[in-house]
Amino acid sequence: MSLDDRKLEVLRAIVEDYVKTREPVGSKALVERHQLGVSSATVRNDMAVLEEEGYIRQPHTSAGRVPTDAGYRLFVDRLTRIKPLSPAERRAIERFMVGVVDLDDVVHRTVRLLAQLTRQVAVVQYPSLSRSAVRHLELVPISTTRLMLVMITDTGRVEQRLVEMPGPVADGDVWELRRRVNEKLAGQKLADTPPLVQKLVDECAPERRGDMVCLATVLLETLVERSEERLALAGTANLTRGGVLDFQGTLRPVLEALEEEVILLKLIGDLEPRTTRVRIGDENEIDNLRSASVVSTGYGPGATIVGGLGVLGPTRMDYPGTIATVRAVARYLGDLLAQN
Amino acid sequence: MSLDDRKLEVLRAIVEDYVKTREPVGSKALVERHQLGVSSATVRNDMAVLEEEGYIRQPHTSAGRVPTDAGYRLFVDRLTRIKPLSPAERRAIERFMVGVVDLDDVVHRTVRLLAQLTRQVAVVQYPSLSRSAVRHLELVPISTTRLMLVMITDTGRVEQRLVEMPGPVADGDVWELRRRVNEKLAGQKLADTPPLVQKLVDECAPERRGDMVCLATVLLETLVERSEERLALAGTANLTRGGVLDFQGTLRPVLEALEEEVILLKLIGDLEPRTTRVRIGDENEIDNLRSASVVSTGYGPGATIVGGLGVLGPTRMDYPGTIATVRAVARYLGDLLAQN
DNA sequence: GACTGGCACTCTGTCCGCGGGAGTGCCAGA
DNA sequence: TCTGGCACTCCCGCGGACAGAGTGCCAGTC
Repeated sequence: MSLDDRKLEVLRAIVEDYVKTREPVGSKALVERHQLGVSSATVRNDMAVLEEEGYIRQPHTSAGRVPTDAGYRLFVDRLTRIKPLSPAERRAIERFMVGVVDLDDVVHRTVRLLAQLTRQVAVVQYPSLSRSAVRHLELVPISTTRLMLVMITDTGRVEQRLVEMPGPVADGDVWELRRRVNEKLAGQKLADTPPLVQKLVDECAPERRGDMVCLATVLLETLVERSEERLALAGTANLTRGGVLDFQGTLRPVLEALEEEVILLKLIGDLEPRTTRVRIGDENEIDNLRSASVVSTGYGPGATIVGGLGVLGPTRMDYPGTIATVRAVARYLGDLLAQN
Repeated sequence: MSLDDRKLEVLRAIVEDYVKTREPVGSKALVERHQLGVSSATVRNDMAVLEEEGYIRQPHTSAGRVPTDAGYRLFVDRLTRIKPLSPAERRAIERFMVGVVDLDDVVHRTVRLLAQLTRQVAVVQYPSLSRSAVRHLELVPISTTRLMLVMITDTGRVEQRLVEMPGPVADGDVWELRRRVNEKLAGQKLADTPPLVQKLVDECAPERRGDMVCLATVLLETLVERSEERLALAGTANLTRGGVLDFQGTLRPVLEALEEEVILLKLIGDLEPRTTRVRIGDENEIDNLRSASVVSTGYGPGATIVGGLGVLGPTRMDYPGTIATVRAVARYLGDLLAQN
């Protein structure tokens, strides 16, 4: 095993210093700032090994060392001391949430809070529909052949969608459709609805079949396909901290990526329960984000996850602090949702 | 009158060249590239006058000239030749809009289209509620003392809001409330509703007064206060075109401003009908945007304005092209809304 | 065998000085 | 009123010199 404890300690020191100063760190500065108990020459030898193993690298011959993605990875996996939130941060979280009025408000406040605390770009996914339940479905006639379908969920989200019917629909028929649909679907988890929608069509009287099929199609789209799509973003201005240097020259690719909802959803989606995921540089599948790191986690009332949230910043990031903050905010948001 | 035609022509040439090349333009290059019919010495004299009047300036002694905000202003007001859209652009607009599904979709597509065509940051305000009409109001019981109020407008927007009632409300009462509210408000322009809401309360039977007051409060909030607030943004990545140079060093203030909905609404709000507003550099009231220009206009079905849209970019911007595109997109969006 | 002090070497960032070039302002003349 | 010419100014890029930081390696010590 080539990496003994001291070498790991050296790596940690390098990461910490580099994150703090943004400058390649040399052996001499290292022994001055940390109590390693050995001379700079020894540290140099250790550094040579760390470099050989791919954890650090030199920007140029005879410059200090800089952590590689692999170095950050090792740091995050094995060297992170959990950093408790400062009381000030705790208070900020508490204070940020007083007087929320509705779900939109909660999500927007959360994303701003997260951006502000981590001083990074923050993303918060709206509570996913598929894990929440239908509270009520409403059908409103817009014209003779068009209905507006409005779905209200128990997490407080409202989704609407226009339905083009095959022919004119009488008010009484609308009333009947509304009744049947609510009877079958109200109170159900969205994830459980597709077979129920199918049943609705099957059980429908033949003369109404056409209408019901139309409605069912849109229902399925609303219930399933659109269910994950909304999210909120904040803190893009934080990308400019420290010049453009942290992102190898241009913010452009990063800004482009941040505009694509699909990409953002990938970043904070697919979460396993109770874990915080850290993706460092090249570990991101999206090319535009090869010089960025993403820290994300799931949130939800109790143990279930109904959405994700996360933070994006340069690979040169304060991982322990960011991870702690992301977790704390996720927990707080979960609690808030549980109260409703 | 100190500015004769030729001096104006020189100013136009300077603006056009500077926008194209991003480099201070000198007298010699100017006579080479434009048919001014005079020598560079003459142009130099004209430039001296233009500089004295504050329309252009020199970054350093003995460098070329650069337009000032006032110079751009004059250019926009008096020197802009209207530039028709290219056929390619026309086609792009047409193609971009096929297969829209709902209002959200329309707005998002529009904002992307605008960002893409102008290659700048685009902002589109959702159709304002206050100028649209109530299609339907829905009340959904959430718990015994809580109702969800859902409002659907004829522009296809849906707004929801939670109503805390003073005491338990029976289903029949909800039904009755819904009937009365719709009777009075459906079909009305939102701007006309406040007195009608008051009437609703006045005409209400005393035993239901308490419920109605609660509902009326939330109704007014929903109808009036929240009515202007939503918008969509796209193209932030375009800020990075041409390095960070166009924004005197940092994008930071601009990105910060773009995150504030209030600021964005100010940018594209308060529009007069049938005009395109151009705010150049210092003319923007927001300090963060002193190095930016905003081109905005209103849109709506027919002659009424139901919302604004616009574009933000560096003061060094292709004004004629941008103005033409903004107008065209606004007109197209208006037509689209008129069709519904 | 592991660590240390010392030394030579390498590379960067910066400062300096030096043209070349672009552009101006001004003046005298057409 | 316009033009050609001329002297002047200032930026930009280039090359060289230099200080500083950091490394690798080696011989010596515990």
